[in-house]
Amino acid sequence: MTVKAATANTRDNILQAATKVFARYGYDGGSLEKISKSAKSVDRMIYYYFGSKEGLFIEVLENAYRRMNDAELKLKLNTSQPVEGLNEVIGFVLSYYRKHPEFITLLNTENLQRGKHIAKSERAREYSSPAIAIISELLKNGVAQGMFRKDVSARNVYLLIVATAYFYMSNRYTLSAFLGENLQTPQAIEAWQSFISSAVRRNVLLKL
Amino acid sequence: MTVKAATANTRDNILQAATKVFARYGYDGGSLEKISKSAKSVDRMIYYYFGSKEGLFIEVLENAYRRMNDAELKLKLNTSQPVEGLNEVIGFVLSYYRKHPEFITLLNTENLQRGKHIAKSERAREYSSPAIAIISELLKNGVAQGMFRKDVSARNVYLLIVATAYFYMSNRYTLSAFLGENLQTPQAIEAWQSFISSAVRRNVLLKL
Amino acid sequence: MTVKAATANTRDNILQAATKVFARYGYDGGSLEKISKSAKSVDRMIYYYFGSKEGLFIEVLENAYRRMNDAELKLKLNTSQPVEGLNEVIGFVLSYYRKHPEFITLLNTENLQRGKHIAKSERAREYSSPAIAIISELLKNGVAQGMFRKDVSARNVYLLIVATAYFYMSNRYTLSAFLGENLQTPQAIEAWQSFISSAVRRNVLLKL
Amino acid sequence: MTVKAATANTRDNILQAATKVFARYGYDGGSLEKISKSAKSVDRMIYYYFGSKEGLFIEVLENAYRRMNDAELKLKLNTSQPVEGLNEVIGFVLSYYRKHPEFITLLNTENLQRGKHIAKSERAREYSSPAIAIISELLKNGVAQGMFRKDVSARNVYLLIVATAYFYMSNRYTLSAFLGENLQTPQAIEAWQSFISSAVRRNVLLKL
DNA sequence: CATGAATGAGCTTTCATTCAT
DNA sequence: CATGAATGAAAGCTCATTCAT
Repeated sequence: MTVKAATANTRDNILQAATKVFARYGYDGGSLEKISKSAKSVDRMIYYYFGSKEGLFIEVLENAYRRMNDAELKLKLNTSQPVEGLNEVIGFVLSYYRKHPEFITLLNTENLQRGKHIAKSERAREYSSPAIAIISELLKNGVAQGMFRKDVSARNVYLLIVATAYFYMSNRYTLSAFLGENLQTPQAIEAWQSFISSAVRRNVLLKL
Repeated sequence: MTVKAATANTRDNILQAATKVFARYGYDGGSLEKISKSAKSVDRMIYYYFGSKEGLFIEVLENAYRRMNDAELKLKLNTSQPVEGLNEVIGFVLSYYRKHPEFITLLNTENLQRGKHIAKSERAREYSSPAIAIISELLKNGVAQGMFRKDVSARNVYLLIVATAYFYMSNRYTLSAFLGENLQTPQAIEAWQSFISSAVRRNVLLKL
Repeated sequence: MTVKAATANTRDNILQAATKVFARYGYDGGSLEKISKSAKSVDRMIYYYFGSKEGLFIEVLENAYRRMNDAELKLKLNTSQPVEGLNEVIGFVLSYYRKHPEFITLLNTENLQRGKHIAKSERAREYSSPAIAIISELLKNGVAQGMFRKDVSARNVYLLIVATAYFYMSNRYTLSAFLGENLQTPQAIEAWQSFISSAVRRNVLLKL
Repeated sequence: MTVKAATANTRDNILQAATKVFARYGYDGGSLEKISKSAKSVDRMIYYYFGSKEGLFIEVLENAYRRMNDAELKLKLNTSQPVEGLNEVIGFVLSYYRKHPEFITLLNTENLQRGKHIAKSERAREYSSPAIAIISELLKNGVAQGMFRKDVSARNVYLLIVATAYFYMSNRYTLSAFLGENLQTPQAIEAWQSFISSAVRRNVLLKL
């Protein structure tokens, strides 16, 4: 029992450390040494539990997706109020990205790798987005209430929200340099959220 | 003369090769050997011309920004037709990202490095975006023509366009896996462009 | 068991080779390749066992100090005959430097580095010199026998012996060129030892 | 004229910079880049003026010897007072080493190279030590005044002085660590000088 | 008289991984 | 079930030097 607990700990420690290190340094920049040191273990244990650097990264990715999925699943909202509902979804996404910056950088490095690891993961592809379903429901109700346009795709609205939220967080370093502004102040983020809300709402409303 | 030409060639070859390699493999994954081989030169020359891997990367970044800037400068459009103008800007951005995928991956790896290289570049921060000025002009004319809302920020419209275009290209690998669709078909891209156009237009119009 | 023996061997081989190479070429001139080749191993093993070139050098230094210390500890002499005792100490020091020229060159290169490595070694600073204690005993007895002056410092006598012996060996190349003599012949060395003996004896004697 | 002055400047700048760099980092540790940067010139100029790194180092060494020689030549003292004269010589040597630490470290690195460079210099070997001649005169007068022993070698007295002074300065870093004292305080240096004086005087006096 | 351009060889160090029990 | 020992290959970088005008 104690042994098993210890085992689980080492494995979990490595997984957590790897998430941090890969999120901070990317796949190539995240060396096994950085990970094992951060996990207070040794390189060898990574091979013992995960087989390879790639295996470890895949599990890190899967976990990140799973946590995002779980968070979306917990998102309970009153779908009878479509406009407010959309705002809540937007708030949720932006908030999630702020609280889980590792999700963004992990996806960044994975896209830099051309999705090579996620292609090897069966689990990661199983996560259907609960958020799209929620948006779908909101759009349906909005249409029923005569507020929303009929021909709006939930998938597109979802992508619009995610794109604007993700881009803002993901590219904050180059954007800050480019725009000469600090995008990370609470006010700046709030202003961006307000703008997204407006854009999304105007995109779905039948009449302004 | 011949020597100088040869010199310029070696330097340029390295710069071009580095752009490709860094865009393909990221900063950490882009080894000097890959670059020098691709440039048909040797590692040593990188240090001769650029001082360090970092120095080379900074110049690669600066070039990418400069080319984007130059392309925006060449964007001449009739600002008296605001709606069409916005569509042209959207088309330009999406098209530029499609034709210059290296721009996206370079920014991706730089954001993974937390903007540490661009912070060292004086030149890169000098590029003010001509596109924002163009959008500003379009919005002004749209307001004058009684078509657009008054309180719309050109910077936000620019970010909305860039975010949706960038995200779609940047995250196409993980998105494809996640959505179970191929986002790279001409039809898919065209559909996305059409959606962005609609979203942007609806965001600025006074009445739908 | 065999493995552990082999392990110890590789480590020891590197340590011995490093001692020779650093003593011969100094810290900067002593490349890891020279060391690993001499140890019939590879560069990588130096990092495995010693972490860095610096770590290896520190251990080489510590060993040199330890061996000197051990040799002094084995120096058993009849302290009831102070004059003869001092001569024996002088003979020991000169003889040790002749038999262990690496000790001198290692200290030379370390002083060239401004003692930066020894400053990082806790062990090296722990060696108190047994020779000073011996000289102290000899001086005490000499005073008791009415032969030596009272106010002579053992530390100074030790430094006088070490300085003259060390300098003669350490600077023999430039001195030979400068004086136009060969200082390394047995006769020359014996003459120098005889001179040191006289100088030390006259320094401590109450009356000549 | 201006060109020639500029030329002389570059050469001199390199020579001065090289003296500092070689004295600080030794022959192997003193890279041409460090030297040329310190001289605000470029590596190529070293080859232009000195032919090679070795040629530069030889000239640095020769200069160091020449300056020491010149300083000794300027040492004018009243040889009719032998004891005071010896003290002045001791004071001069210690003081010179304190003011010209580069002389010590240059000799250190050259001895580490086994005198390989000085062997190639014809000039360096031409410097006969004026100090030995002075000591010889002092000893002669001391004998004539019935104060000094007859059979004392000026060369040995010179070496005794130089050895104790040189060793103290040269090995101050390792000695400080070993003895657990700071040897570089003015008081410590003065105490050592006083000890050397006593040792030298007692070595030459007929009766104490 | 002076120098910009170029370079081959070597440097220390880090990489992900396998061996062996 | 877990781990200490060992490693080949490659990384980024610096070295003293020569080419060419």
